[in-house]
Amino acid sequence: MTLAAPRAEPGSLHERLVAGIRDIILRGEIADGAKVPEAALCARFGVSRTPLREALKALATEGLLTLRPNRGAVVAPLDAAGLAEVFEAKEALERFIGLHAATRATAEDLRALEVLHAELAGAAGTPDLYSEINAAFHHRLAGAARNGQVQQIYASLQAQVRRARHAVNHDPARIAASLAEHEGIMAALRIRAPLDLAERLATHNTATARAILAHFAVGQGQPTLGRVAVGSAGRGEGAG
Amino acid sequence: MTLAAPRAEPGSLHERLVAGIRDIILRGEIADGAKVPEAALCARFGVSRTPLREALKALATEGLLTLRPNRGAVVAPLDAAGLAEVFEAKEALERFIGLHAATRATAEDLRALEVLHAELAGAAGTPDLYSEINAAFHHRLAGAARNGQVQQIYASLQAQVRRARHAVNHDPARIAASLAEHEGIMAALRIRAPLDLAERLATHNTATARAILAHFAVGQGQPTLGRVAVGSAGRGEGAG
DNA sequence: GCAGGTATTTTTGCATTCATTTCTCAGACC
DNA sequence: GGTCTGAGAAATGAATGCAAAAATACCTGC
Repeated sequence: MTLAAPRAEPGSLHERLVAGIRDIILRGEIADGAKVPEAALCARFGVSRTPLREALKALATEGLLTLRPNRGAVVAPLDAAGLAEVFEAKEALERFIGLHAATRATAEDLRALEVLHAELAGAAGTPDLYSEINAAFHHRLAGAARNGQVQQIYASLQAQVRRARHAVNHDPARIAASLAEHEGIMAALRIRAPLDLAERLATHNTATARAILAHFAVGQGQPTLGRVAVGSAGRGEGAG
Repeated sequence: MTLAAPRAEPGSLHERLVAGIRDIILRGEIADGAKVPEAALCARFGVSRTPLREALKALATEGLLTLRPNRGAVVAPLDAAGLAEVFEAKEALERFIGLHAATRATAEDLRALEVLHAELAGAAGTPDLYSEINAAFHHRLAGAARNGQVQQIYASLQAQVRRARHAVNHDPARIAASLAEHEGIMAALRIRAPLDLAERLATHNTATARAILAHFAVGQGQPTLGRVAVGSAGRGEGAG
């Protein structure tokens, strides 16, 4: 089934670099606001600076990085206000997705979503896994709306949220509530109720926003103040 | 020493290249689906291939270009189905913008929008100018919603639409109808009616979509002598 | 005359090199 | 003691060079 060239991962070098660095950022490996270590990444991926810098430009266009002319790239700092904007924008898309996924989802979509939904319930005890499956579920649901533009934009916003998630601790109570909301989402999807699905997705988004923003405000202190000093201030107070 | 910067245009070279090439694409200077002439652009902007290629990667991330590994970049071909997706996604944002611009627009916003609205009416006879002012109006309105994420995404979608616009002829009847819709939009904005503004923007978007897609289907009927599979997908018009 | 294959040219992708700018830090000066 | 200055070091940004892949031209054999 596979062609020769198993070791070389699929896609062009550019795509692999973009995906790889994006993953590093999304995993929180480089702190929010910290400078992107160009040389270290070159060594890590075994490439020269030329393709690496191309990937950095692409990620900056995606919004994950901020380019400071002559001063390198930093992981785009997200303050509470910016994150609130992301959630607000996401709500608009959630409603769209709900409206259209309800009518356009294929049987295959439904089957895959049921599987992910079941896996989600089983991952309630492992926040990182829960977060991952949750992201996969919503990505699949976005795809079921059959609009490539929306799916891509949605993925971009979702990435911002996942990035912020790493700065907060996972709240079991919130996970329980989230699961309950997902039950409602699946129920609306099963009977293909557009308005209901849209409303439930919007509500789910708002609830997630509240939870993350609440934790975020704590973890980040006063968002509007500490823009530059992000690197120094501790973020160790996570697990409570 | 605020020695005036030596007439080098503002922004970094990267930004200027991205903006410059984007403008070239949006103006339709490079045909839809045509290969991006790397060498020619290098000569035109007086730079080497390194920064130019970085700009190309950024524009590909924006969705304006498609990168074909080892085969160069082409202006991302937009077929009728893809364009319909853009309009669909845009509708979701239009509703958001209407909902929030109605309540968040500042007096300064309203003043600027009134000016643009007046200019628009005066440009009814010059399609290109009309298109330009129209874009500025909607961009400003998007900004009035006070959500940077939405404004950026909206601008990206708007760019796709403007690109398609170059492939169609401008219809005076459509411009008249568009102006009438804009009157309604301004009326809703003046009294700050969120639901009404959202609905009017959505309707305006749909009407524009119908007009452009109708012309697009004609203009692109036989796009470019047997290009890939653009013409085969039968789902041309009939949008909502 | 034409299909198929091969050599040449062009283009693409990446590495390397070079010029500038910024950062670091030691030392002079107030 | 603190601050400013400036030389050295490190980084960033862009140009050039080089290997590989594609596109084109050519050329042979039928």
